[in-house]
Amino acid sequence: MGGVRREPSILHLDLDAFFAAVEQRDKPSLRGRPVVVGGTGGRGVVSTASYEARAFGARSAMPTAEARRLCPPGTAFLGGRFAAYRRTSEVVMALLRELSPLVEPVSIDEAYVDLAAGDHDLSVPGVTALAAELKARIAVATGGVTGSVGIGTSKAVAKIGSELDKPDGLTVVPPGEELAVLHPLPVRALGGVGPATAERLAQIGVKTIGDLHRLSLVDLTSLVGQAHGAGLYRLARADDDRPVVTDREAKSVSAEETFARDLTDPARLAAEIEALATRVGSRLQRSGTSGRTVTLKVRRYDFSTLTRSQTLAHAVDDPRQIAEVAHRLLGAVDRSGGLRLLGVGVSGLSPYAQGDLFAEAAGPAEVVEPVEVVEPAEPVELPADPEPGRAVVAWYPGQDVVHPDLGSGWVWGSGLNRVTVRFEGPRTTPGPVRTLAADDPDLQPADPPDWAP
DNA sequence: TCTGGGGTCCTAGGACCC
DNA sequence: TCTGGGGTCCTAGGACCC
Repeated sequence: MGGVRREPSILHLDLDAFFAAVEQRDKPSLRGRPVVVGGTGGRGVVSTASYEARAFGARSAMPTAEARRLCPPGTAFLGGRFAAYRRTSEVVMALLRELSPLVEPVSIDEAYVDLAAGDHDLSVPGVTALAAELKARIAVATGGVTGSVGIGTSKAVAKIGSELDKPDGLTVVPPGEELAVLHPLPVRALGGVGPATAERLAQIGVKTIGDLHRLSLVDLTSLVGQAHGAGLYRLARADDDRPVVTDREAKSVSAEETFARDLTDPARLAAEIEALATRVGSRLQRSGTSGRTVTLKVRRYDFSTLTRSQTLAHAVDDPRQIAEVAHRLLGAVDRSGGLRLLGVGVSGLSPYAQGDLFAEAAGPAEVVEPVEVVEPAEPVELPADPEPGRAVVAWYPGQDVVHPDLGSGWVWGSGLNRVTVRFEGPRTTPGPVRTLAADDPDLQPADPPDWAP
């Protein structure tokens, strides 16, 4: 097997029940209780269930209506506060970037780090100690959110490692032990094996990664396709040299909406198209990109789903142009019986809108610099035995605060004795980040946010 | 009161070109 | 006169991920 690292230098971090954990942190009355975050309407699904809610069977992607049946009275069903999750995520990602410049955020609650790009002892005891300290720092800086860490010689092994000991886990797979760890696990543990692939494999008696290892490359590719088969063949052998990639350019931008009730009225449908095109167009414009292919997504009353797309001669980012194409595409689909969902997307992205030569010559109109982080002079004190969810913290990331001299802002991070606050600056320039004593009497919480029912 | 929203990657057929 | 082959673009759908 070629190209595999010899040292356990890939770290994977997965924050535990992240959205629910942030809610429990911000609202002490929710701690120890089942919490479900997701769509709260009739057609909503669960984004995240706290471990207390999982005990009753609530799971991600489950219809919220089903979670309501499973969970006892007193369970909190929350709609989600994405700004708070994003802020907390940024705090964690910043801690990861202190370990290495090579950080790949996979999603808001998950990231890979290539420790070989930092200055670290990459022995098994070395990376174990590093991960333990990272977990403690995360718990302190986020006010009690925990994460599970896996470390190994590849992304696949690190990711599986982080799954093995959840929540608040730490698993290091020593070099040479990869196959012993992988082979007893079900094939579903591998990234890229979902329900359909698992079912196909089960039909020929392949249940574990060890079973998968015994399959020939020809058998595997004939079963699941060329690219997928070749990928699984290598993963079963722990042969994975994928690099940690810091920033990937987006390939598409889309927005979609499931309606509370199916829509048939042409005027209502047209208005929805306009709204979706506006969301997509403004996001394209904000990121300075545009794309040539406009795609309409339609889900009918019976859940049958189809897409229709059109590729234009020039890239677009203008909501009116996007909507015009989407209207045309919708006109050609059967809407009888009603539509449950509409979506609008733009792909085939390239920088800058079509014909916008002046903008291209001048570069992006306005670049908002990343937040300047002022590190506290003294090292962050870590609790001797951090107890997730129980630590008494006065400040939490994302919390809105006010200061008589510095104005209003929000908490970027907090330690036992200090709090880092980003104060709002003028519209397009980020305000300063200031580190204050945690017991500074001038610093006060702003009005608490409203909570979803 | 079954089944969200935002993405990525792959496959396969037809058009078109050389 | 029996029937190429490779490459790219476009479209549609499906699997998968968080």
